[in-house]
Amino acid sequence: MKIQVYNTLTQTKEEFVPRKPGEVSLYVCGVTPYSDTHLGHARPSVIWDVIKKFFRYQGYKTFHVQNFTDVDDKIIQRAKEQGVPALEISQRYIEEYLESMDALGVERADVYPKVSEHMPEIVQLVETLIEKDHAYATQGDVFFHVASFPEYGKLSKQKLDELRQGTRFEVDPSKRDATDFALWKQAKPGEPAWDSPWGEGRPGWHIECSAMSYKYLGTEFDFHGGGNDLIFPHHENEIAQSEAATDEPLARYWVHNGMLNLKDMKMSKSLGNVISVQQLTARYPKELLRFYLLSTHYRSSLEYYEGKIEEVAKGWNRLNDTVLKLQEDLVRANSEQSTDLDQKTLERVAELERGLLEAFSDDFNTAMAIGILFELVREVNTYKHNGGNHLSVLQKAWDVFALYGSDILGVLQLEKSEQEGLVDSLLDLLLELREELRRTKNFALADQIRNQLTDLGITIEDTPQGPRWKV
RNA sequence: GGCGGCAUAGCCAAGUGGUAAGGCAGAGCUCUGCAAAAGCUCCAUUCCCCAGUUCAAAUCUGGGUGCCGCCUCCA
Repeated sequence: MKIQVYNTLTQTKEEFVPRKPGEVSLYVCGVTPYSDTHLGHARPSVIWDVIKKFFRYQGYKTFHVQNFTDVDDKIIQRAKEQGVPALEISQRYIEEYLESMDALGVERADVYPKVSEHMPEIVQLVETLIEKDHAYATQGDVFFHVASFPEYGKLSKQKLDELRQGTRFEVDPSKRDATDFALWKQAKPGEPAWDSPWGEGRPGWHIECSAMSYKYLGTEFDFHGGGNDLIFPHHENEIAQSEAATDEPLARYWVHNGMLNLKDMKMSKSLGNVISVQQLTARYPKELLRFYLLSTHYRSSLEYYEGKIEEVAKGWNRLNDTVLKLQEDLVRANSEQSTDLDQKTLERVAELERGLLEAFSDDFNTAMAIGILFELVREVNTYKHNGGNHLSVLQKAWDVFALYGSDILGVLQLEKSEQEGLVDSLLDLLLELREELRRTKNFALADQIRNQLTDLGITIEDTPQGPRWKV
């Protein structure tokens, strides 16, 4: 199956052709670790987690690099406020970020390069750019000369003249051109600094991604990803630096996710309207959070507001419930001669499976995939409602849910924790007693038990196969 | 001002030339000791507005209107 990808560079969907057959290389812009990881960071992480897993399922090997920009003004600022070393701040939030991602079931990247550990590579790249006349040093600073790279603006579709006019802040007088940007910044007293041919200083924003992606992935790697707020200037500048230095394309496909909005406003650290991932993972199962994040196509913007997760949870519960019941049904399925109903359902399930593959192959359309998962829910429930119980059908449906719903999307909660295991046993005991009451028609007491459990947040369902419960 | 994007039912949300997926909410029914769950049926002659292209448009073109993002740190 051919995979179509929307490329920001060409503004069209293109067929994905990897640099090396059977391998997918990707560089996703990570975070500047100076505060708690918020839901806006979770979106690209979860999206790329799904994309990676899908490619893996398609038989590709993946190599994923994600940077931490751990040398940065805001980190330094925070370090000053708290009176601790800047790298201590960044380390703390790197750990917080990784824990948050673990809590969301996001598989880790293969490499997490940090700016602070790649100074030689960065200095080397800046030197190359100076040698090739794409950059110039002033007193202690080094700037990239944008006009030396004729293709500047090709990603963000900006014109140099417009950018010059659009400059709204004071221009550093030592720059040749208002649009030139810093590759290396001279150290100010008391700030973290590294040695360089231009004196003590630190890298400008952008250059680290060029240096580190080159080190780990070389030129023209497959995917470069991040939020669409990074298109300009960050990714535009990365392209300029990298391509000016290597004369090779930086990346083949530029994939940008939409923003997560809060009350029609972008969720952003600087706006102070953030919802931290840890707050959410403490309240909701990771599968539900992923379901919420993946229910909208990755390029669209996504709204968050108080109560949103609860709204989404209703549908998610039905999906999850069906699959959980299916798990139980497999045990007592029959494997005798299959009937017309079995055959028809099996065909329909296979059809939905193809739909899922198509959805993922069409620019990673997780929203459509989730829609198809719900169609499968109805298909399975109707089949069972009509007396279907054949192993081949139930197994097939289970396999499709397990692969797409669980392995790739990670939206199904199929296993219970240890603590839930204990609750499990206790409830089974209680429900067994209640069944005895029901058999002896002591409905008053049976109802009382059920009502009191309901008050505790546990729902009881009396089914022909015996009672079921859920939280 | 420049650039990019979006506008689909009460809400959320797919669909980019062939006659509107899916979820939530709502109505009715079936099943059930009662509930719950599940199933069935119904719920947009219509896709922000106006023109145009076409046998055919939510989908393409032009023009409006509204909203969002970027142009300054941001996923």
